Amino acid sequence: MTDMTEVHSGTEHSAPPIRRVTIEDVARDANVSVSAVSKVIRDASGVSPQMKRKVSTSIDRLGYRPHAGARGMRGRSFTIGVVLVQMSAPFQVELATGIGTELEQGPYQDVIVAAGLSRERQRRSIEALVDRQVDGLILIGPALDHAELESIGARTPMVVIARHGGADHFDTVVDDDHQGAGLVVDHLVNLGHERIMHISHSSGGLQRPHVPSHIARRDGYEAAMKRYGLTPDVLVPGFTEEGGHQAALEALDRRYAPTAIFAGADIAALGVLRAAEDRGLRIPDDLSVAGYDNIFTSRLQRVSLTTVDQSGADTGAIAARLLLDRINGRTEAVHHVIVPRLIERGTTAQATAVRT
Amino acid sequence: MTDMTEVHSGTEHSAPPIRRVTIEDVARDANVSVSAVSKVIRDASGVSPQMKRKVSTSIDRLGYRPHAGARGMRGRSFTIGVVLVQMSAPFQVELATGIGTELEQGPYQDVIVAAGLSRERQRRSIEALVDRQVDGLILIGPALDHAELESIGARTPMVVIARHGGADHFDTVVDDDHQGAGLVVDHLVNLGHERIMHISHSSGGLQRPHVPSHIARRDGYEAAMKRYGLTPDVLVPGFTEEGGHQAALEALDRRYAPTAIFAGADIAALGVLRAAEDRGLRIPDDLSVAGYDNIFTSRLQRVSLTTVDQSGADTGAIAARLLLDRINGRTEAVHHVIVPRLIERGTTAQATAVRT
DNA sequence: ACAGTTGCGTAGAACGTTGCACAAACCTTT
DNA sequence: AAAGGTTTGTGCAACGTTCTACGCAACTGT
Repeated sequence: MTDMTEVHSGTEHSAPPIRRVTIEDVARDANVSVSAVSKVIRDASGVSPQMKRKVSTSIDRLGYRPHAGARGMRGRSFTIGVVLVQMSAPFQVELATGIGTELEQGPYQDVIVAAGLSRERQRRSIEALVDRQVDGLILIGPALDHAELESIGARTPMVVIARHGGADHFDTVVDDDHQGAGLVVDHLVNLGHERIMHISHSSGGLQRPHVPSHIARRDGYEAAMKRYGLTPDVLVPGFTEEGGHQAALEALDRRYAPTAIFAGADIAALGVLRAAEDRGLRIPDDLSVAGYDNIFTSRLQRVSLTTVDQSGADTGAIAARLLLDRINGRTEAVHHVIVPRLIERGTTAQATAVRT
Repeated sequence: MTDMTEVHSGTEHSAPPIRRVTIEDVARDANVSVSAVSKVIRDASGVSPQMKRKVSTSIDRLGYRPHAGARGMRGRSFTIGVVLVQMSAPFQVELATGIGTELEQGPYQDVIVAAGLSRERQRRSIEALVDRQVDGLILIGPALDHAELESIGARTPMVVIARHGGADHFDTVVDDDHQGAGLVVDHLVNLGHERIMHISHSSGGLQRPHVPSHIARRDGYEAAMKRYGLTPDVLVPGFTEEGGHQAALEALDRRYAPTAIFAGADIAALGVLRAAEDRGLRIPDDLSVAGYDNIFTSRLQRVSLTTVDQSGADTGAIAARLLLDRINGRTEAVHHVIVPRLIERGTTAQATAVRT
């Protein structure tokens, strides 16, 4: 009843084989050659104004749209692939939005794929995009190692967001996470805190200097602590609400609990806040909490999380511009650094009596 | 130094013309015809096991990957396009994640484009995807009118999420928003509330029954209010945090302010909470607040918003499955309805003294 | 009036696949 | 052993573009 090699022709609704309007249709309609139409579309040189007019009219009348797949076989596909790790990570979404807004003006269209945390899936997602013949790639916080990234960058124009250590074959846009973490520690120390815990995320075996943001944040935290003669104290449950929650519970139940917790990402800081409530601690009186990223939720008055801003939308826009440059021929690598900014809100305050 | 048709060979960094491995390379390597390789790839019938083995070996050795653009010209591109309106809308992201998870198992790859609220940009995004020869389309809460959607669905397999009223040429997956809104009103009335305000979003001129979720929610709210003999009271600032904030301030400053506010989306409810704080009202004692969508933020203990859940991930998965069916030949439209569930949390409580 | 230049338009060969139509080889049956 | 059937493998024409190479016409300046 289903395929039957068709013999008894279809189920009477005969899928109308609506042919797409092709460049040839336009050429016929305008009474010119296919090449001429192609020229007009790409607005290449050597086209008279009247030719341009004639062809444009036909294009409009017929509602012609160039077929990206066919295009990609010889020229450009005008598609930019954006790979993000987690769509649920608000900061990554801000970046992607920034990219889209910047690209919107030109002829390029960005498509996003959510790769997930596993290295294997990230690899697959990138390949999927390359198979689809994207003209360029923007990776947000990939977990792949440096050599692998260089090798991809060597064959496709690429910019990577949130990876430190520079690169030869691709551009990077990265927040100065080391400094940003320092800002938070400075802030907390100025408020009189000494037992400041940091919540981080597994390094995934990546080696310095080619590390992702969170490792740089951790390094920055440790450097700052040492600068003040304080002992670093790091837990690595990962950047999720639940991770932050678990880590905070564990720390708060210690004999000498921290008086301040600096989570390497806002999302984890939210879990810390929940843990504090679980333990009946008042924020910020009994415990100071800070995050990193300045995501939307942190700005809500109900949350009001002290954090570090790295202007996601701008970062995305810069990445997009760099990629376009690269597609248009630049080959020297450019590495852009974003300066972080501390946002003091309601979850941090003067350290009071030391609890025991 | 590279290709030499360039006369004065390139700028010394000689873009390495790394040719992609093609099906022809595989054929040569395996000593068989191109068609044979193609058969193996698509695993069409009429291939001996040894042929299969031979070709697979070559594919692996050479690291061959089929070129999606070229594929798209004759067969399928194995790409599903997902159009969402706002990446910053958490519920839409949940849906997209659900779609991705479902598709991951098969050969299809989903690509996402964020279209924005304007009808024009949504149209452009859809076109961009169709140009890129996607095999199917999933639209999340599009603002386009019914006729336009039918026309797109008639030429590309498509499923639309969050649109009521059914359709002929595409499938839909939609929450029973009418009922969901009723659940909220029931809940608030049971708590003794009578002045219950609803925050909605502009209809964009769409006509019943082909309306987006928020209109169905409003209808459901009004129907429920009338059922209880209460007067509906709707403000339409749009579904943003700031929209909810503005509307709530306006309502709370009235002579007879509402004792409960039901926002048509959690994101707007968050704004209502802020407005309540601005006016020094305690939640839920002085004002009850409810939302719709059960987004991540609402679940945070700090927020703890009473809301309606419609299981985004499942919805997305269902949509993906329907689309695959459709791509594989089904033509009768299927319309799936999700049953909503009230989630009672900390922002709603018994109505107390009537403020004036 | 002439060769030289410039500018506009076109033919046609790619690009990497798919899948139809067919040939070749191998089984069955009788 | 012949006829027929069934597999299995191949050649080749699409598919919708781009872009190089080239022809032609209309200008230049002498």
